[in-house]
Amino acid sequence: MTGPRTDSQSSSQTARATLLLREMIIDGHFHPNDRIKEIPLAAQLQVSRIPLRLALERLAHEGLLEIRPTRGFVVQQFSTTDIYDAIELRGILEGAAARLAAERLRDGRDLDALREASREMDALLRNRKMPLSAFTKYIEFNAKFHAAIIDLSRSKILRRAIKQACSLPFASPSAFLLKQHVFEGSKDLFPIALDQHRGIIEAIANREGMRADLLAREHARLARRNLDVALDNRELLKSVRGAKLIQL
Amino acid sequence: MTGPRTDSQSSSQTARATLLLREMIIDGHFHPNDRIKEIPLAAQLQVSRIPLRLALERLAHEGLLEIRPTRGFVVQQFSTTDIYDAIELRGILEGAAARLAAERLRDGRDLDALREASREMDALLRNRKMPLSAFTKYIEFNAKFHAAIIDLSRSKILRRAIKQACSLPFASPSAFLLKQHVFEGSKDLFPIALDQHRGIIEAIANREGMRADLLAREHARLARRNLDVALDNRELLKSVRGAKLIQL
DNA sequence: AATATCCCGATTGCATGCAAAAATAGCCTT
DNA sequence: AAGGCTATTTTTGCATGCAATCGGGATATT
Repeated sequence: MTGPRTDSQSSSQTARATLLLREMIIDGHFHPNDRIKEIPLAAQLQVSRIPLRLALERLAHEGLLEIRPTRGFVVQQFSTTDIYDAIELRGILEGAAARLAAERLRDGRDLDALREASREMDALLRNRKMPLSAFTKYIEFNAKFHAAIIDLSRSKILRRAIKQACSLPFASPSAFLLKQHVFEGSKDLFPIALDQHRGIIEAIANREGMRADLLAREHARLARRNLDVALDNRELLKSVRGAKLIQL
Repeated sequence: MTGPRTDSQSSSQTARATLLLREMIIDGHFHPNDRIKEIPLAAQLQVSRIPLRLALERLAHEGLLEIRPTRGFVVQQFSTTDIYDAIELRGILEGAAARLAAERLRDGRDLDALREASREMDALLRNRKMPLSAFTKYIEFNAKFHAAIIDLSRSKILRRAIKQACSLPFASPSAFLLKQHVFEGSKDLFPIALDQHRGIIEAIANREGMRADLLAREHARLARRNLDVALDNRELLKSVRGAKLIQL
């Protein structure tokens, strides 16, 4: 490891380290409250300490690590209440975005992206038996739907806040979606989600800001219901991204 | 500048650089959209590039800078809409905190800190003519009031989000307070603020979550009114912290 | 046994120097 | 004059090594 860029990766060492380390933390390679030691970790990740330090700093800002000056970084632990709060927070912020979208809507074509994402999800769900590939697509369109609301809000500030809020693994809109596919208990939530999507679009189209807000909040609460299902079933919970960080 | 720690500062170089640079940016030592050059800035701040880089990274996460991989950091510009949005966002988050405070209240003594801060502010304002020293105290107690609501919410997640939202200089609860002192147009807002404080405490005490939420949001909107006053008066605006970052 | 003190290995914080990438300026072509 | 090309300079990204600090264990003290 002397001399720069021996590897074949295209991006920077910092970006590589951030990506790898984020996955390691979320996958539970460290115990919560573990202190992270830079030198061995740098060796393991094949980067030097400088880009590793930058990666640690970024993950701390995402909320996965805590900074303890002069004594390194510590892996964060999350209680179930924290997770509820994180999902609720996302709901509040997406609600605010939906409300702004309604208030700042220009013309009907602004809604195209939203409508398309919604339509695609409807189509995918019309097949009673959804293969995994369709599922992956569903997740993509769901992400597009949520991104479209943020775009429509035209708020740089809100976009930043939502990005930050979703950086916790179990707070993002798709955090529990894969599990729905596996688990019977939450299958019924799909049609409800789709109807909420419909309602949100309608509310924005009609400039009903308050309704859009409340619907988006309620929509986020579906994730809380999925969380409840997962918490009742330890086997299922193991497959949730970031579960190892949860203190039961 | 050879050899480490020639200076007499007690904290780390990174902390020093962060503090100095934050002030420089907010005070307008850079133009918005300026690219920041590390080497001359490091020389100016008397730190080497490594701690400067970490400081830049932190300020980027605060929202004052934008990261452009392989081409450094750029000073952010804020429109007046951005500032409205930032204040609105704080209102939404503090509203959520107030609601949670109401929902999670244990016993009456939880409200002690809130009541004391409120009482102190009342007392300070009872003197018609407030000297600057009293004003500084007012700002302190106001900060305590807002911190107390966050404490009562018992939400680590919300605390993080609010901290992030308030890191923009014109979004924090005390952003426009000093200006009120100077400017006639917003003097009348003080009694209103105090009454809102009273209302928020009462709502939390009675576990009226929704009311606490709405009052806290409305309370934040006082800052928007102060912003309006400042925007109508360019001389006054110049003395607002971070004004140089505002694109008019 | 509990607490305080000291010491040494471990660990973070930082300065430096070098290589790769980007910006810039000058030149050429059209 | 505008646009592309190349050479040069500037700037970022990173590896390394060293100093200061921290943590933990052993020893001393009560």
